[in-house]
Amino acid sequence: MTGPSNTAPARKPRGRPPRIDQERAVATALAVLDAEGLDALTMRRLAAALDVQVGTLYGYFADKPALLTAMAERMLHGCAEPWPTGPDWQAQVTELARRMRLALLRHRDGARVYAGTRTTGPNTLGFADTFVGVLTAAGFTAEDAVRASFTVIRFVIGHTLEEQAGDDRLAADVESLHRALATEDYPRLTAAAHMITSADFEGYFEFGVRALVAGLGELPRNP
Amino acid sequence: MTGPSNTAPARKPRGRPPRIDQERAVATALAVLDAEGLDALTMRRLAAALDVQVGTLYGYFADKPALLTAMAERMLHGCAEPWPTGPDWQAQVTELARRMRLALLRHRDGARVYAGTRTTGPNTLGFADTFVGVLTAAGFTAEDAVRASFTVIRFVIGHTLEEQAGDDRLAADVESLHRALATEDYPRLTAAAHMITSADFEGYFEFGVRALVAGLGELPRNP
DNA sequence: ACCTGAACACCGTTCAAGT
DNA sequence: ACCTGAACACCGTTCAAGT
Repeated sequence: MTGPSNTAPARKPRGRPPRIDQERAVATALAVLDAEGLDALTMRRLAAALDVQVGTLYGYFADKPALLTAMAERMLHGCAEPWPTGPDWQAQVTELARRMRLALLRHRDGARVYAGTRTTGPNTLGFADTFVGVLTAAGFTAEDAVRASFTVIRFVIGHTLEEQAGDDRLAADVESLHRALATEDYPRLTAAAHMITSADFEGYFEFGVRALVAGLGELPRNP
Repeated sequence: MTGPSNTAPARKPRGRPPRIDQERAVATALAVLDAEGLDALTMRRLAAALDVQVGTLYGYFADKPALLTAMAERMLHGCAEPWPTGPDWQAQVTELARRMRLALLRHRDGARVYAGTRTTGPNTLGFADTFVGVLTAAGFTAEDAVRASFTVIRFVIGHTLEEQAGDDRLAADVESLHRALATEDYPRLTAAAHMITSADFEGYFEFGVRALVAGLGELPRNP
């Protein structure tokens, strides 16, 4: 294909071509995040990874929150589609919840980045749109569909935040937790100490989603 | 009462008496948080509020995370007690969830502070202990009681994080959200745009807790 | 048009020295 | 024992100047 393409012709570039672009910057930022964690992801560290001066970044992002928002938005890529394949809405909601958790888990501190921003990008809105679509297709009112999706999404964020929190923090507080449970101050917790210690996050997550889905099943629905 | 008190005698102080203490420092930090938000709460800002040099703070807190952890722990004061008064476990669980949300809402960025720390202090552990106690008293197994409390607590954190997120961020993204919903890209979301816009957080919260409690009701219980 | 280089006004943390 | 004062190694952000 060497003839004139049917896509819009690229504007004739004036001046020197950019060494970086938003997309590459976000991808590199996510790589730094994975390698070194959110606390180490500074504008200067990202600039170094892009082999560019710090100030250059401000031609692509208004400020650091804008960078983080772009990262959060990118994380949800692939969550809105395809339409969940489950046989009923319960399975479909579960599938969407799992999708979001896995998307956040894919990056170190992913939930912390996502929770700290307020993105209105296509991945986030598309995901919410699919979620609401699944529920309205199941006969929920538009209001309940929105409420239900928000409930599940907020649980996913709360859960994954906790799940990833251990990645950064020392095991020091695990020890202090053990010491606390060894006292007689929290008898009901101590009876289940083996659970709190183990931290089977996948199990906790599935339990939570199952409870949520079961609870939503009690709501009135149209045929 | 001027005689010798029955409390342990204060150790004879050597050197000059401390100008500050942990408790006053945490209280002042929470005041700064409320007045100026988490991003403005720097060690230097807190030192200024305490009328002390920055370095002094490191005699009371190992580092900034330790400060934030102490603040998070303090926020949950009064959540573990009294035992919830509701007539059944559903009402009691709801009461505990509301208690935690209100405790986090009491301080600006409260959920963000709490979610960013990993406290094993008596308020946090005591709250979990009460939560698990309510559920085991209702006949849930110890395992389910722990799983259920964690599920509810993580929903509360996820929800309140979102609820408080608007406090700091500009209304700029509300506008961009409106623009996005005005397109035809998110038909199911757009159908419920009036809900997403309004943001009746209390309603969302009650809906989520109700769904969660209803779902937990499906689990097997002992007499 | 895009990037550099340098500056500004901050951070968290450490530590000798004072009292 | 407790605090000061000063330093160290960083931050995010801005902006004139270069090419």
